[in-house]
Amino acid sequence: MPELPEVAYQKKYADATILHKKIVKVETGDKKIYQSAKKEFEETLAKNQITGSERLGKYLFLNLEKNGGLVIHFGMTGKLEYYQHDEIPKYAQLTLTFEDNSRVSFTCPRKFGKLYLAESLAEFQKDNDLGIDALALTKEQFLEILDGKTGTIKGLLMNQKLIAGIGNLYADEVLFQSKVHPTTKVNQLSDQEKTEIFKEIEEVLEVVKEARIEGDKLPESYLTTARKKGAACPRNNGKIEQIKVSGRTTYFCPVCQKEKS
DNA sequence: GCAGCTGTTAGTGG
DNA sequence: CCCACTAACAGCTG
Repeated sequence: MPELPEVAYQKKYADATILHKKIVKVETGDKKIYQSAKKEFEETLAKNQITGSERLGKYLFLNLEKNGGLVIHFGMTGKLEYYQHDEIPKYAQLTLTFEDNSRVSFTCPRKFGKLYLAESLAEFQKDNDLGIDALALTKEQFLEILDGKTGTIKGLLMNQKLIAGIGNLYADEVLFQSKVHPTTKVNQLSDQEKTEIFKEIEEVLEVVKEARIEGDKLPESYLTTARKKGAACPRNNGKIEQIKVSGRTTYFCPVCQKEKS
């Protein structure tokens, strides 16, 4: 469930299901998910209630009536499941039972997710050295982040300490839409390319976020729909190639996204 | 059976 | 310090 658009969907799901309900029971799972003692989570959550939510990058902050909030990172496979029955879902790592007998579970099969307690999202951001949310980023901030960097543009886009919210899939999408090759060094980008990438960060994330929330498919002009080696480029220009960049499998169209010499 | 995967982190090395 | 790469985590899918 992981990049910004999917977390935005989880936020909407949480807002629609679990706000303003008194927590009467807390059940915790594997210790490795919990970034402080499970006992602290139990004590903080019991008899408390979630009063609102905020998102930063790939993190969801559930604001509690008392004692700060619960922060969720979804890893690769985490999600929230709200239900009215007694059967706790497989892979539940945290289950809250509310006064009306409904429940929410944070499920996470691969256990790459993480749960934290924090005073506020701003404090969490600071403590964890997280960058600016990709959808809150201004062009000035973006240009400042690019300034002086020597690595690949794809590596930069995925660096959560610089910009929070973009992962492997949508980094590729932003670069495909911007017609920039993923291994292009940041200091080789023209001003025009920088402007284009900035615009596409917002465009791609908004489009995908809306699609996720509405349950719609992504536009056919998106690389994400053709993310496979040898697939036809969505602009019909070439065949999609697969390489490794910053340690991650990367798809791009060699015709649309020319490598700089 | 095996590789690969929307994420992060520790370790290595340039 | 910056950056790239690898392995590891754990379960499912093709």
